[in-house]
Amino acid sequence: MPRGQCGGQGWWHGKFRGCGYRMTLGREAILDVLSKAEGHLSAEDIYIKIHSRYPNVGLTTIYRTLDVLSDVGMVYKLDFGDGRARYEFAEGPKGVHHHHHLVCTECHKIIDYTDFIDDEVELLNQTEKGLGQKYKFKITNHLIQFYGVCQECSDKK
Amino acid sequence: MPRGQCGGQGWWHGKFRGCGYRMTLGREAILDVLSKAEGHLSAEDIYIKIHSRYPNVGLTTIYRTLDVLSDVGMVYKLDFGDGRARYEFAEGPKGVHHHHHLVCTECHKIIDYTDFIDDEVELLNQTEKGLGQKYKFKITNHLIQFYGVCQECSDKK
DNA sequence: CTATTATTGGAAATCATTTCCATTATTAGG
DNA sequence: CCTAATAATGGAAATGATTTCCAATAATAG
Repeated sequence: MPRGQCGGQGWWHGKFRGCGYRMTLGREAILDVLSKAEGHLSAEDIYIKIHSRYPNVGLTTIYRTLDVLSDVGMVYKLDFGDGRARYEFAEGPKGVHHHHHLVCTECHKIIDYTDFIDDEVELLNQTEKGLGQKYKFKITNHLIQFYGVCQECSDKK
Repeated sequence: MPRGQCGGQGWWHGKFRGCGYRMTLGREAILDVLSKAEGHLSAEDIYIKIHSRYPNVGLTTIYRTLDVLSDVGMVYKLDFGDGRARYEFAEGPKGVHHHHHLVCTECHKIIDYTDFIDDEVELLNQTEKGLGQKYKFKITNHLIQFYGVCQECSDKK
């Protein structure tokens, strides 16, 4: 059965299997944490959250699983500039609200915002289409982040 | 003299000094390479380019300088997902054309595009203003990247 | 139930980036 | 032009996130 690419039916367990991957306890645990977290977790964050209940899921497995999830598109891998990758659940069965990020370059606080998102997304879709055609790219994803200094960090000066 | 923040007059040498930094051979070399490169160079790329002419500029200095340049806003630090940071000259005296990036997730090829940029930038400016007010952020910068698979990588399958 | 093969965990390896620190170079001010 | 003050340097060593290795284990198809 072909792997790595995924048609995309069913959900989660099903989707996973449908992509030719096996479903294991560790993967289940990771998906569970990610889907509930609503946040931006590092591999280690996940490891810690999982470890109490699943002491025998190793960090290596977490990295591997995150890679897989990222390839399949169930998880976004993000870089906020603090030297470790963050992972965020891409979309639930009902479609999680799309959002973008506001990153404080001082304290690395992250704000998810959904304001203005509609216009942004519409423009992005157009651009995506245009770019895809012009450069013969199959565009699968986009990233928008704003950088700046949050109020607290501004005040500290 | 205060440092880290910069009023922004003069250019390059002047700007550097104006920010309270000293101008050194190494920094000059790095700026020189970056300003001419038009590309996305890693610290090591820069090291290699510089090393023949300035054999005594070390990697450490390059990292340090890039940090400074990044803080001052003369250089953008970028992450294309291949595990090393890339640096790109922010703007020349006449203002370099603004562009965004199209990243192939397979081979990590980067395409700079300027198409559609105008609409994007306009929207971004509005969003920036709105976000800045709502979240009390001093927004200094933004990042837009599209991810996908380039034609060659598509063909390989 | 069994054979096949994906997955695992843990230790060790990688590799980009930082830290340390004694040495050197730049700059302001006389 | 000199000199003191201190920013900047380079190279080695440390750091820390992520990968690689590999023998052991678990999930799946039939």
